[in-house]
Amino acid sequence: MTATTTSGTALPTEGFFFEQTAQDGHARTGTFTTPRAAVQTPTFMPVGTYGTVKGLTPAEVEATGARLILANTYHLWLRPGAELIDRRGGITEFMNWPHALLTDSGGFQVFSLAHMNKIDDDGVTFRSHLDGAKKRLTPEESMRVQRLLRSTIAMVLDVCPPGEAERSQVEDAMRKTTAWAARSLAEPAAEGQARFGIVQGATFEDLRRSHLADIAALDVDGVALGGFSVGEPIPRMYELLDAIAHEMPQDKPRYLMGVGTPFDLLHAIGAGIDLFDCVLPTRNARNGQALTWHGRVNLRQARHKEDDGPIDTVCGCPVCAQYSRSYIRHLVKCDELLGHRLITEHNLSFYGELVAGARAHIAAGDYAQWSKQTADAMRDGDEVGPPTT
RNA sequence: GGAGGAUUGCCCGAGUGGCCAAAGGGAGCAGACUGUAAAUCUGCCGGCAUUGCCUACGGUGGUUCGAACCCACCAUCCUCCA
Repeated sequence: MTATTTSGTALPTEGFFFEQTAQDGHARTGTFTTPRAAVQTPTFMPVGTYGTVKGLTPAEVEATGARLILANTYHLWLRPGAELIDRRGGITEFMNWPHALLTDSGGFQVFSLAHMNKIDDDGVTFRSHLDGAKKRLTPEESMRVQRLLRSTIAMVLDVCPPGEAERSQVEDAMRKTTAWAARSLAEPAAEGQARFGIVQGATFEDLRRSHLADIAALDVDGVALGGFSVGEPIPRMYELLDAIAHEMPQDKPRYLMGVGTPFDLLHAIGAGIDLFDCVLPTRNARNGQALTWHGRVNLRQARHKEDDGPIDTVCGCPVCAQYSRSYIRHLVKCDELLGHRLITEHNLSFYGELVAGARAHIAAGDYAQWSKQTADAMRDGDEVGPPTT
């Protein structure tokens, strides 16, 4: 079944459906069916802020196993503009990404560009980071832009307080976020577009729980935890995930926004999270850091100068099959684009293998053991086999 | 043959009497990076030792309380005139 869009491009309009297929402790696997992809969960979404996962072609991103990627409403709104993208059939058509795509609402930019904005009950007034122009982002405007971008999943605009925020500040952010979620859901969606709500509450467990109840009560297609890895201690994040992730709706995807390291993914999956996104594997790749089954590897270090081995001996990715640490270090030291590309491809492949391993071991019922063993290996540098999936 | 200009730490380059172990950049080394204002940012970067000492601004000698900085000669390079 298809529907005709404003530019005449056909888009499927099947609904969204999350089906849990296995559970192991709080960890679970499932299939998140969207009009553009059936996404096996848990999964990791590579970040493609400007409608590109920096350095890679969509085919290369696809080869890492990703079926759902992220782009940013705020950035695409400023440049090249939502109408331009709409005229080209939406962001996935524009960038030639054949699978599903989630747009962040711009809520995180309210936090990360905090010194250039002013928040009131109705919305946020931004100073564009590009030219200083004054821009007004409201829940309605964010949904309008995401409608024009025609993302598979739209996020509601939220207020993300810093990790060390005081309780009253967090409560205010929650109140705005809830009100803005309701206003967002009252707006029309693009044809076949899902909408996710966002839970705030910082590190206050009671606030997290009450806000989760408020957001889960809305007519959303998925529930996200926002406001993590924004300066709070990571062990505290783990405690809160242990407390509340499994209390999130069973029948909808559970998304932990902006997280994280391989350790974070292993822990959060164990707590019951299905979806992740993070700039870490892509940004750190461009800064010379590879993430592996043996831990982090800084490829700029002199110790790799004549290391003819791959980034990771047990990694199954094309980069590890074809290129040495010595060569990749050379590329990085010379600021060659291929160096960034190869490490990015490796890191996203590793994340792909990591979540595939999690899915396999949840299905096999030994997730906790595998997760601990894997985390220990990444900490200690011991050998551990890659997932056999 | 004559006239002028130059020579600074691994490299480029500022500094023209004390506040100079000597700006800045690069290279090198290390670190950070979690819903991307990020191919970015930070630290170290002559040697040795706890305030300090030693070696250093082409070389040698001199002036001066004190010289990368002033003077003389030498070396090397560049430009112009024969």
